[in-house]
Amino acid sequence: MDELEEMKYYRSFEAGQTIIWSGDKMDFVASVVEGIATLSQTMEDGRTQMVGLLLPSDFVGRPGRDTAAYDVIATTPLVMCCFRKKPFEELMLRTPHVGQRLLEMTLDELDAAREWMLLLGRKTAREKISSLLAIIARRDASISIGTEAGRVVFDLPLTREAMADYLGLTLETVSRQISALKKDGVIQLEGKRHVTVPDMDRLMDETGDDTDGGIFV
Amino acid sequence: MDELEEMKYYRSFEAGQTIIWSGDKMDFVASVVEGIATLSQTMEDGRTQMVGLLLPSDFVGRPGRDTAAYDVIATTPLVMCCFRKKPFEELMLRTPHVGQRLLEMTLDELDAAREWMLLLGRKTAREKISSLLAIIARRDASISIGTEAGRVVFDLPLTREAMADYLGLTLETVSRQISALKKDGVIQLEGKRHVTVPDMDRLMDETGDDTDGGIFV
DNA sequence: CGTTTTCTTGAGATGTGTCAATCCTCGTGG
DNA sequence: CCACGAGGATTGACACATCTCAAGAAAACG
Repeated sequence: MDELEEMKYYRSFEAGQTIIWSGDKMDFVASVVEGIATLSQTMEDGRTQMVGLLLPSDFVGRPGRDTAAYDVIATTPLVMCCFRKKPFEELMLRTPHVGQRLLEMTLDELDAAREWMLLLGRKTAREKISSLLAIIARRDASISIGTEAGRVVFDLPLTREAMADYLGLTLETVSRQISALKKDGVIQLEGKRHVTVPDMDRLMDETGDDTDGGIFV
Repeated sequence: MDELEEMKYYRSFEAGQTIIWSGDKMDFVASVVEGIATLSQTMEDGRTQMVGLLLPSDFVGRPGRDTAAYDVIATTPLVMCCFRKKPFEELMLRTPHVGQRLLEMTLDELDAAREWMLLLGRKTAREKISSLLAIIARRDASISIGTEAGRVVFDLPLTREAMADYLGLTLETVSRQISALKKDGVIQLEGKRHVTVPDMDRLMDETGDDTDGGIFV
């Protein structure tokens, strides 16, 4: 662990900046310290799909591969903690614990990706939006202020377009469904980004997910 | 590795059989020896999405979790090689090499899942079908018989319904798009399952993917 | 303030889903 | 050997959710 300390260095990026282009040579791996970034894939004609959402503590880069497979884009001001790849890989060979931790994180990501696949393949636009709001709300719930009786308040860290790329929708559909949820009282909006969920259970009902427990473990 | 040999045992299943139900207690991990199985998720109202396709050599089960997160279904007669979970986990702690291999496999699965997310979120029905055919064709190409000049022949290991669950479509749409590809000469059919691709490049054009190299590494 | 970006809303087009009828293939039992 | 039935597959007609194109409104920013 001390060795890791020695070979790390920090890099900062502005919101909106593309940090890594798919196909780029990657000579480092990194971990998000602060801010939010996205992984996305783009087709020749411009259609793009987000395939990963990187929050603080998430890992970027694949040991044993030297070109990036996805675009990495900062959606907020971002600080990353980087390690040169070569030394990191050598460290992994020597200290199994690092690899074990990485395996755990990768398995979690795989589970998240599979949940996401269900969303992309089978959910309606309204369920998709509700699911995304629920994900963000749940993550922010711990940090957030007003957490009385199912009430959750947070700021959307994504633009409508980024949400659309996350959900496999157009930004117009995202906008319409958010308006619909607002009209139906599932959420309240101040400005375009500040969201209040008066009743978290109500929002969960809209996601289409199994309600009876069992989401984790 | 010899230790692994000692604690393994084999199990066989019939086509169509559900091997594991989501939520089941899992006291083993396993690896596919022969046949094909699927991982899928089902919503309360019956909508289902396949989230994994298990081919020979693929791994099932998550070290460090004791309930299954997905249904596992045999789509062909299936043979699996199982290891009791507890001993396997202990082995993993002692021999880092096993964990490293597992990490590699998990990272590959994650990449596949992300490719799949692009398909689910952004591709048209025709592109989805073409992509699936291309995936199967490429995998069988090595084994298959007629591999002259871009010509590939194979059997579909999935029903129309399973294909629909893979692609996030209805089986009617799958059927229609297959008929369309046949009418346009992209594929030929004998019976419902036996497919001939006269020109693999032509099929690749239909997938919407980047043609110029770069799919692997 | 202008300017630009982001977001909202409308009207119409279209791809995919839904419902329903029919067909094909194959295995089974009369 | 044939009739029957069951599961899988195809095809049609229509409905509807989402996309496309377009105009404005509302914030954000210099």
